[in-house]
Amino acid sequence: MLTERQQQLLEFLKEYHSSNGLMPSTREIQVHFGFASQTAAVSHLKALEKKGVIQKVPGKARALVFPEQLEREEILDIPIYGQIAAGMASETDQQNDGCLSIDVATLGVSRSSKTFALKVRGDSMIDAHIMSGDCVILELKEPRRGDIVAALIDGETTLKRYVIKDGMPYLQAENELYPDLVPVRELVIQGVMVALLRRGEGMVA
Amino acid sequence: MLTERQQQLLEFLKEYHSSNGLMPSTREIQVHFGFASQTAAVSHLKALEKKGVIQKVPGKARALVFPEQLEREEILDIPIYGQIAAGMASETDQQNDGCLSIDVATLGVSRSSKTFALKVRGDSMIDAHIMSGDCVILELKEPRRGDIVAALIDGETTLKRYVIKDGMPYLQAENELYPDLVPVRELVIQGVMVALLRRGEGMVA
DNA sequence: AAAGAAACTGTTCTAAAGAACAGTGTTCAT
DNA sequence: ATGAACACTGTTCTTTAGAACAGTTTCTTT
Repeated sequence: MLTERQQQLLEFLKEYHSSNGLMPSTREIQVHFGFASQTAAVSHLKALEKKGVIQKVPGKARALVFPEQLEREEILDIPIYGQIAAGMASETDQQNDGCLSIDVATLGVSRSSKTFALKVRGDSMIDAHIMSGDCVILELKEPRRGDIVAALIDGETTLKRYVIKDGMPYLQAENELYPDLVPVRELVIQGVMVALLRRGEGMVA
Repeated sequence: MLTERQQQLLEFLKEYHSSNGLMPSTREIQVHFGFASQTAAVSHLKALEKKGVIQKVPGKARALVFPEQLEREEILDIPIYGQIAAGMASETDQQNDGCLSIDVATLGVSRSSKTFALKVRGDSMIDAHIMSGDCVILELKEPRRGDIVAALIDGETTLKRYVIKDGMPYLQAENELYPDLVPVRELVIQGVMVALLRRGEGMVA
């Protein structure tokens, strides 16, 4: 659909945009390709617009947009706060272990809410189909019964199911081999699971 | 950290950017807030830059960037091609059922590769911890043994594990209740699973 | 053979947009 | 009480950057 030259132009636009966060001016395009005239850049942009791969806003400076960018929902950057045990209770490092970016519509979380992710270690939630290595995405909100939560129970953080029995909340592992955790002193819910992401080569048996 | 007015300004920048795909000029900010002077907008932007929530590129038009946008990996838009059976074999609609946007680093897929998603229906992959309602993300590539694949087997598409036994490839369900599928005529691999996304209220028991 | 698209050169004009400077009044912490 | 940050007005200057117009050349397609 695009000619080779047009492909090169588009490539440059994407590259420039992702490294600078804004679009190049026609003169910058001119310089990059070594055109003797600015008009060359202009006519290429016109061609790209005609083919629908970019959109121009007339009169405004650097006003080129990729259509897919406009349709896209807002992107959320979710920090990964290290690992969480889903087996034995253990400490959660509050360190930032990278980031994952997903659009809000996919996750179904509100933009304003505090969302974070934790990498699961252990297999105590295996019957809820949460594997070791999975990334769970949690939101800071009130848990309802049956929610899977990251909880600080007696000084340690774990991923468990939040259950209320006889008005008493406790944490339940989703693996018969693990015992229920009844809080001795404190039960602080750090986050409620809203999504799960499994990635990469963990797919292989 | 930010004053109320600065918060309002930032809000406007985000709103303008997400609906137009580019940043407003200082004069547009001026008009929006009803400032009598363009300088008011300029000084607010300076304050925002000092506090690190935006970055300016001097001399360039509309050259404001959100720092998190620069650090972000490239975002991939993955089309959802309807549902796929992970139980009985059934047809895959080639229709587009929305889209999900994730950064390439999180998924670990290359930008050039053709990636798509399918919503899982059925529980034949339950022992691989893939639930009904999960969204599997697939890449178009050669399957290796043990990969989970979406395959067109004898005219129907299913999600199964790709196994080779005695040089003969066949598809295996991850649920004892389901039989293996040995291709009678054709076995076309439509995609290899690279990630899985579980979202929303599916977390509740 | 003609028509069009593609890929440019060269020039000119004007609007868009950043930048700089000199102020004013308010609040808030030291 | 004094300086600093905040939230502006008003004016001017200059660069940046889009837009328009008239060409040239080389392909491909009808």
